[in-house]
Amino acid sequence: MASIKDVAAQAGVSVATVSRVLNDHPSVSADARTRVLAAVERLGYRRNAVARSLRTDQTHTLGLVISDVLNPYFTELARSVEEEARALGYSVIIGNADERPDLQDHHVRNLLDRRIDGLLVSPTDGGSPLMLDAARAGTPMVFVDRWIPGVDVPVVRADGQAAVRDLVAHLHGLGHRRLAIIAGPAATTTGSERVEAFRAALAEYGLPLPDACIGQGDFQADSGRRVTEGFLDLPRPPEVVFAADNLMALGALDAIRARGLRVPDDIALAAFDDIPWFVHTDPPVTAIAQPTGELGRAAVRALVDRIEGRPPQSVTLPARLVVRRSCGEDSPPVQRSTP
Amino acid sequence: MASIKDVAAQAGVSVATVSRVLNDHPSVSADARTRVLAAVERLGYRRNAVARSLRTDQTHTLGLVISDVLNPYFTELARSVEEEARALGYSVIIGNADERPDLQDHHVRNLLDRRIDGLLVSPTDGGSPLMLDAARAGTPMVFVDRWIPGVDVPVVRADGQAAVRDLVAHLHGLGHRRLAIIAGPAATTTGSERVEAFRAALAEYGLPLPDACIGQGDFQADSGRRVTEGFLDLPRPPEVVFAADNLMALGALDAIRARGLRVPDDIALAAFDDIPWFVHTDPPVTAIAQPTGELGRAAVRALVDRIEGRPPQSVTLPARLVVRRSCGEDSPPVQRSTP
DNA sequence: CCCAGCGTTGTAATCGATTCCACGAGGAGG
DNA sequence: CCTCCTCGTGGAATCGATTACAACGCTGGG
Repeated sequence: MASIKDVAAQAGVSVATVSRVLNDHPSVSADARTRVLAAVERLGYRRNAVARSLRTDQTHTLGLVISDVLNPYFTELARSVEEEARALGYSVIIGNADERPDLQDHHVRNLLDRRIDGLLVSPTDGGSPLMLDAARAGTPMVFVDRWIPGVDVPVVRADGQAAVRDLVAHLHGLGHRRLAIIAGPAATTTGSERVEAFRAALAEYGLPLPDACIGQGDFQADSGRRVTEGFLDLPRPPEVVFAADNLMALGALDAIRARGLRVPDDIALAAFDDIPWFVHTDPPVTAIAQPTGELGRAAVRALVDRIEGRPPQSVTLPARLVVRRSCGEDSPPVQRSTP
Repeated sequence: MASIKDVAAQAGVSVATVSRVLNDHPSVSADARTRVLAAVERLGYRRNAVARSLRTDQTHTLGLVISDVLNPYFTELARSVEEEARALGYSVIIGNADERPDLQDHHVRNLLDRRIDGLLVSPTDGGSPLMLDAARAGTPMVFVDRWIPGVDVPVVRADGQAAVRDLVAHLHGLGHRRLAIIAGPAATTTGSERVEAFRAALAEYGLPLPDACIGQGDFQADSGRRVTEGFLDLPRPPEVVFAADNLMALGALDAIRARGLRVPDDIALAAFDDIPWFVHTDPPVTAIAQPTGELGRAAVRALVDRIEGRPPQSVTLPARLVVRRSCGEDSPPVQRSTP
């Protein structure tokens, strides 16, 4: 592949001049510029980003480490991140941690070795020494969706409290009293926050959240299935299962169907994270929707601000409840006088 | 960040020796090795992949340009690609073309500039000059899922012919005679192949495929919706709609539901590409499943073979039909004597 | 005792860019 | 006409690694 030297030779100028043309530095004569451009064209020259990065110490690349690409929520996040980054002149390298701390570490290490300009992370756990060191050492970093308390890094996330309260109000209005939750890993903020928001909302209605009604999941479909089976085996199974993410809701749906039970007649279901497929499941699933695209874009903007020397800002956007049919018919409350 | 020079100074040796330790070259004394390793540890030194790539002319990175990350099929493909690549010591940079040739070109250009070792592409169109030039210039390349005829590049893909024949047999057995297809872009191989396979299978049963029953989609949900509306507006709407990918099936489902029609009673639906959600849609969708994971892994192996100087092999794996309820009840044919 | 050969090490060239510095030409001003 | 400045340009250092080559000390065989 042609290098800058070849171009210089072709154009009859020095490499310095070629470089200046390429970076449109003002002090180049029109004549030289034309000759260089012609040579570039003729040779099909393309700038070697590797060499350029070595010299300038910037890669114009962002790293994005997400917990699970197969989760449509994160896929959409990744997509919006790439879109905004591209608009700002950056590329994105995605690392999929698959909810495994060791894989997350592998990707962080790899991205750091590649000298990415900044890191966007949705941490799978409390943070490995590697990641904390990087943050402390000044690697531009922004947490998105999930974060690690006590680390001085901007956070871009959705606040689900109000939406969870709306959900509980909806469920209470439908007459449900025994509610259960499939929680995410306690090591993640989204894992614990959603349980807390749920507990708080229940308390407002004087409803308890006994330990038996808190199932420990790991944000993967299988765990949703397993936990739901546990709920159904209870002497008095809950009337509602609230899954802390969409994959666990999928697992719950599997488990419920496997028992031959029906949603919402036998048991109601709701999920955190709305996705297009929820419109077409049987029945359509009531969910809490995050402003995913806006989250991704805001995260990139914060990170790029940090990289380019502007003060980055944490952002919190509200999530909102989307009512469908999986928790009971949406008929006016008056109608359902007799349960 | 500490460089190899800092390590050399710390350890009291030359940079050459440090480099030799790092690449475990045999001729280094045990003593020197220990001192270097200690210095590496103490300084928290990490090899600069950028500098290393410049010198060695390899990045140990694969580029993957896919047509649409939001399509669960491609998400899964991307995941398996990354997994296999990691196992083989490579990282992957994903470029999402969003079914747009210009974006596809942007990513190919970007990846080439980064001097990736090889390119995995699922082309959105017939191939831009840029991509064809790269292939001709000897950039290691492998097509996955979709391919471009006439280019000398290995292809890893699924063959859906048999599965489509099985599908048509299934539909015919259920009594359906007027079948329609939502096709993908004719510029893509998967777009045209699936229509041809469908047409050929119909011919075996003496069924026609009139132009009115071929809707032109673009593999996106919206087009599925639009085309389906067109079908439903026909004087005699088809009895079955076969969507050439899962997103268009989602769109079709939307359109059907919007008309207040029911699947499969009013109209049957089938899709190419199976995804976990199809189990839980209303009704569960009959689909043709590709061995996605195996496809991704085989593609990476072929590409790495090519990169490392071994002869790469094209691979074709069979797809298979997964019958669910969206085309009609699976009851024994005898039962449905009266339509 | 000398020298060939081995193992270990350092010096320096190199990869492909960017950029500081110096230099020459040419125009403006005194 | 001389000086000073600006503009355009090239030479060369530099980024952080890898690696060819040369040199060193030591051992053992002749």
